[in-house]
Amino acid sequence: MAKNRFERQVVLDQAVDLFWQVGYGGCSIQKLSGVTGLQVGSLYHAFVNKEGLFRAVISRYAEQSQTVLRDSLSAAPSIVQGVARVLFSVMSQSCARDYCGCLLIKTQLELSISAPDLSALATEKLQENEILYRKALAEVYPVDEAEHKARQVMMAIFALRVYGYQSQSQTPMREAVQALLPWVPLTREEV
Amino acid sequence: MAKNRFERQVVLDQAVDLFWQVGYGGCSIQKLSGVTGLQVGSLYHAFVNKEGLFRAVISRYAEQSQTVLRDSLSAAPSIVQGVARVLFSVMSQSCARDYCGCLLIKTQLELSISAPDLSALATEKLQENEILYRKALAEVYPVDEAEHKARQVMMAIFALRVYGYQSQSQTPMREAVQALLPWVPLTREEV
DNA sequence: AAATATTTTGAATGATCGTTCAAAAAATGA
DNA sequence: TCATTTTTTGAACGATCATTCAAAATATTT
Repeated sequence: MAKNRFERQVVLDQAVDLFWQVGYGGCSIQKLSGVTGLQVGSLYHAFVNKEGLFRAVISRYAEQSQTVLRDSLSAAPSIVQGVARVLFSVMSQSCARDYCGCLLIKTQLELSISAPDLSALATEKLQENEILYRKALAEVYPVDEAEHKARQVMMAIFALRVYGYQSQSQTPMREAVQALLPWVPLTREEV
Repeated sequence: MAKNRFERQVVLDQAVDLFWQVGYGGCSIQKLSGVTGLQVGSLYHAFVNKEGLFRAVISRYAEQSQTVLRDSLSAAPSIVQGVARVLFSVMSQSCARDYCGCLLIKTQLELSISAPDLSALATEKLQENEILYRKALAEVYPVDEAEHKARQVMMAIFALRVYGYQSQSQTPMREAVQALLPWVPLTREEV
């Protein structure tokens, strides 16, 4: 049995970028062929069809962001400082010039009617993130308070991911997050 | 000069529904022709092209939601109670079975790369909403505090519009908003 | 090295896309 | 009523869409 001559992860990362920028509907197999360097037939051989490739893309994206999230939380001096770092990271991303939001959120919104299964897949991945926050916060707070705070963090991130499209600077966002999540230490840049 | 035989607002409302459900990219002129009952050529005669029709749709949607917002705020016994009512309305919409989010937010995310002008148009309309909250809150709070609180309300609504896709019941959302915006009286259903 | 299995190629398919336009229908001004 | 102007029609255009597939290239097994 012959091995693939392309590197699956490299191709997936390239596909992630394109889907991330233009969405599921705005992304054609021909464009993906151009971006990855693979011919159309090879993409179908490796991923069955467009939906199969997109599912792999979603999983790849979610896996990577979960790794980043896990590392950020565990590397911080405390859980709440870890949460603060994640929020800072989201805020700085939102002000970058090539900002294009969160792939999972965009997928959820784009496909909720036309492809509910794919929308639900994105929702599942987002819920896994909430569970990550919940488990981390449960080390410092009672479980039900950890649950509440995890949900608040998720909602704050959702808010930033959307508000980021209209905000030029980080300052107003930081002030807002500080008011919304007063228990997160956002006072100093080096959290 | 012959008058249009169709009613512009009716056609626009039908187009709003389709764009709202499947997005700009997922919506074709042929589908719009089917939904509105107008032939393809008539749509082009009336709205120049797909982008022109979409701009009209965005304006129609924004105009209507601004009217609802203005009325809700002015009809309430107090400004903060008006804000509470709007938040309750968003939460109940998010739990409806045919929920498909906010057209302006969806447009912002979908088209930020592929059609920046249309994305920016949606952003402008959302900013007008923030100004509405700001002016209303300025009647009760100092201007800079009103500005901050208006931003917080916008972000809370953004959060609900996204979180609504994964939430089955209103209770967790209400608890979260209560924690995020403690100055909004969400304690009783009849606000 | 030969035989076998797998991957890659790239042109082709029918469907659908946004857009155009000449002809028909309808409304208006005389 | 008739001439003029505007609206509506609906077929048609080339481009692009997701998908297929037989042939070529490459890897593995014998």
